[in-house]
Amino acid sequence: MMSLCSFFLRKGDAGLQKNKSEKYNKILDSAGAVFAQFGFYKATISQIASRAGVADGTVYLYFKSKEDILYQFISFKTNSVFKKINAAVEKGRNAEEKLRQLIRSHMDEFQKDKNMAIIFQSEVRYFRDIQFQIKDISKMYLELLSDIIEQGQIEGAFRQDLFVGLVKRFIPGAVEGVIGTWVSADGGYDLVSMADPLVDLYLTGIREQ
Amino acid sequence: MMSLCSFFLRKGDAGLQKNKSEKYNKILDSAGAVFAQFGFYKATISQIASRAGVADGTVYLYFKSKEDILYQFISFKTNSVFKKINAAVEKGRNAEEKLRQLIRSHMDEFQKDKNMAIIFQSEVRYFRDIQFQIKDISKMYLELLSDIIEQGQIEGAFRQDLFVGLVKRFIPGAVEGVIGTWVSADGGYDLVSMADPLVDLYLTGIREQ
Amino acid sequence: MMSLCSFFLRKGDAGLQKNKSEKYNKILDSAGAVFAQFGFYKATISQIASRAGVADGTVYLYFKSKEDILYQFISFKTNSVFKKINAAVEKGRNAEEKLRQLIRSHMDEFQKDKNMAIIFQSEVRYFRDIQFQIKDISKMYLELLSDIIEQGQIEGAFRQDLFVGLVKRFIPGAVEGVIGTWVSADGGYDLVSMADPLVDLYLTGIREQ
Amino acid sequence: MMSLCSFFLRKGDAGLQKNKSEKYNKILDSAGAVFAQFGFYKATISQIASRAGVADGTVYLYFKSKEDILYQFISFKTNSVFKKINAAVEKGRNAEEKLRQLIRSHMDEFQKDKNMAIIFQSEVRYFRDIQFQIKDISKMYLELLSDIIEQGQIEGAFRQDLFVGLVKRFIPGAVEGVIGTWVSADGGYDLVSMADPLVDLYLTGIREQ
DNA sequence: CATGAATGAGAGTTCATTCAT
DNA sequence: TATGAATGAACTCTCATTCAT
Repeated sequence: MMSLCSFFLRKGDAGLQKNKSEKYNKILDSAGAVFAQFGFYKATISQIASRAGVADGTVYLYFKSKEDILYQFISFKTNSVFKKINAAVEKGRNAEEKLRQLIRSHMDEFQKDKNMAIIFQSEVRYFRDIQFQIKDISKMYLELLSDIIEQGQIEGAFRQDLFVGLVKRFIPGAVEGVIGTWVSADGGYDLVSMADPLVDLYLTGIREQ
Repeated sequence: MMSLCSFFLRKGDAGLQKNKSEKYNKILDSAGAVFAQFGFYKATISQIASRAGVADGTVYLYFKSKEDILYQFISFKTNSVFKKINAAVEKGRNAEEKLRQLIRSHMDEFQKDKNMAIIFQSEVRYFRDIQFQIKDISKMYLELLSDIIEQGQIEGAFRQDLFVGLVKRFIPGAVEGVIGTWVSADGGYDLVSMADPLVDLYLTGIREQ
Repeated sequence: MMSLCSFFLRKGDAGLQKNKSEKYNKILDSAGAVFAQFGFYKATISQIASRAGVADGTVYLYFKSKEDILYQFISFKTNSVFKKINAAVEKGRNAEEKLRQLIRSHMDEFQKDKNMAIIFQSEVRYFRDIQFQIKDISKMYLELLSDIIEQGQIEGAFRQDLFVGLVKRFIPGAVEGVIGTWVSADGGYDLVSMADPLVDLYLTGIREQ
Repeated sequence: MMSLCSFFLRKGDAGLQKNKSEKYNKILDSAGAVFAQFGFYKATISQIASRAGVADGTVYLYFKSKEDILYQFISFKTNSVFKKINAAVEKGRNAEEKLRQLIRSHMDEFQKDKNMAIIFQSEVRYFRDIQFQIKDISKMYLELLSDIIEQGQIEGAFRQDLFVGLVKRFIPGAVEGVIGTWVSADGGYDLVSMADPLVDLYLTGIREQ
């Protein structure tokens, strides 16, 4: 959460403390690349520092520990992505459009930041602590889905008898599955173009009607 | 697998083989528990050995390295689970029944072996090497799905216009998402009871018809 | 020295205890090959045992420890070689002939047993303990040389003003140097043919007369 | 050597460089003493580090492995000794003087650095890799000898019918034998005083003329 | 006598973290 | 602030040796 604070502060007083922010961001970026390439455990502080163009010790002026780097990376990315997803969803005029915006922007953000995609696929599940830290965000995502589903039901667009608790898990699960496949294929195709077909599957299912 | 084979063949007392792989299995079980609890990297050989009731060095009589333990654990579980899933699927009389059997048995096996569930959730994505090793199994799973979908289309039960490549990813993705949630909740509810509602979602989607 | 005892006993009561001797010798031979190929430290008991066709534990029925194998190997070879050298020297009618026999048989024995040659080149210098154990043999070799030199001086064949203490070191040093070169060249030429030219060098030196 | 180079070049204070390689040299010295006393295999990094007054991990800032320490020790010493021998030889006015200088300085250097003497006696023959690494130096030594012998033949000081290939081996072999004896006697006498008598033996041989 | 599975002490090595400069 | 040399705890893995069978 501290990373978020400093993040928000940096936005607030841009100009001041610009140098500190620069190094902080450099290190965070560098860590993203190194974690994505080697995984958290095989990555070393030296790799991160040298890719960021700073000394090893400097890393500890901005981060408490190696784990803290990962935590801050994930917090930062999670918040940043969530904001964009949120903004995208708001553009939707009805539940279905909102759902499409959600999936599209989710995939869009991950496609635009493959390091983040890789780290979310592999590291986030690895660390219970992280799961705890990002629980808030995760909860917000689920609440967003809840709202969309509820709205859809009110609109009469979605079925009334949905097992909402399950739907809320099943949608992001499927998205992550599709993203995971994309990552495994080294990002060799356009991920966002999967979004609408996927939403169509959510909506109409696979059964002949 | 060769190590396993030669191990099983070592003694000429086929038929009983009661203690043929006592130690091997003890260590593998122990490793499953320790990996599940601490994750691969934080787990130590000493923990695994002592939980298995053997000396550290003994581990290396049965496994060639720490990674090898994880590989063999995953290979073993993957094969074993896949066989059961396969058998369950064959009981289905038609595509829909087969799909239900697939999801049910998938969840059933993971529910019966929570350590495995945790390890599959976290470690498998972490190791590219492992992903490579279990690619065959993964491919078989996807082929199974392909067959079911194709059969369903022939039967006229599933839509003809499905984006099969996407459906094949979206189904296991959603299952894993549901399993992941169950794991996060410490297995506090019946996972298998999620299977049919989930299949219903696959089949009919969430849209009001 | 125990190895010597058992060696002499084996000769004494051949027929009886033949089995024990067989295994003992097999292990010793195997150890010679393995030590020569890998060096004492990189060689393992398992390698030695398996090459000898016995179980690891069996090695310890015949030898006290890994070091003991090396000690016994060296004692055995040293004694055996020294006997042959001694016998060869006795055939010489005068000091010069004796010296030639000494060098020739020394080289001959090492050429016939390359494993021994390698082990003497590398291991003997490595272990102070071994140097201590074979000091007696070494001393006998030097005494043999002393006797030959003295006899040569009495015969009037060798110079009276020799620094005998130095000559005694310089002769085996040169021989070992030549053997070492031969070993390095993988025994690719006839070592014994170096003997007479080498003795000629001892005798007449390199200075124009 | 590259590690050395980059190390020396690291700081821009050429000229003084007083503590540029303080640690490096301390560790190398310490390793020399420990290897000499215990042999490479029985020596431990902890012994070397603690004798050098550094932490175990520090050793790995300067050397990439235990073997690397030995390699660098031997490379360093070999080069350093060879330079001195070379310089000494150049002082000789004729072949015989050059030969005397060669043997004298060889013994002098080894006498001044007993650890090096011990390590060269025991370790160098133990490691094929090392023998390969120092082959160049060894070759230079032999070439030096070739030149001296050839010069002596041209001068008319050495016999024309010498088996030069043999002479080249026999001289360093004898020197090493003499050094080995000196080492075994714990350096209890003046080694250099053996040089001239040894050269006399080379020159005139042991036969009555 | 023979076996070989089991042991566990002990080694080399890594690397996150610190701190004097 | 920034550095990067130094630290040392902690890890994996090896293998000589033992002992129940």
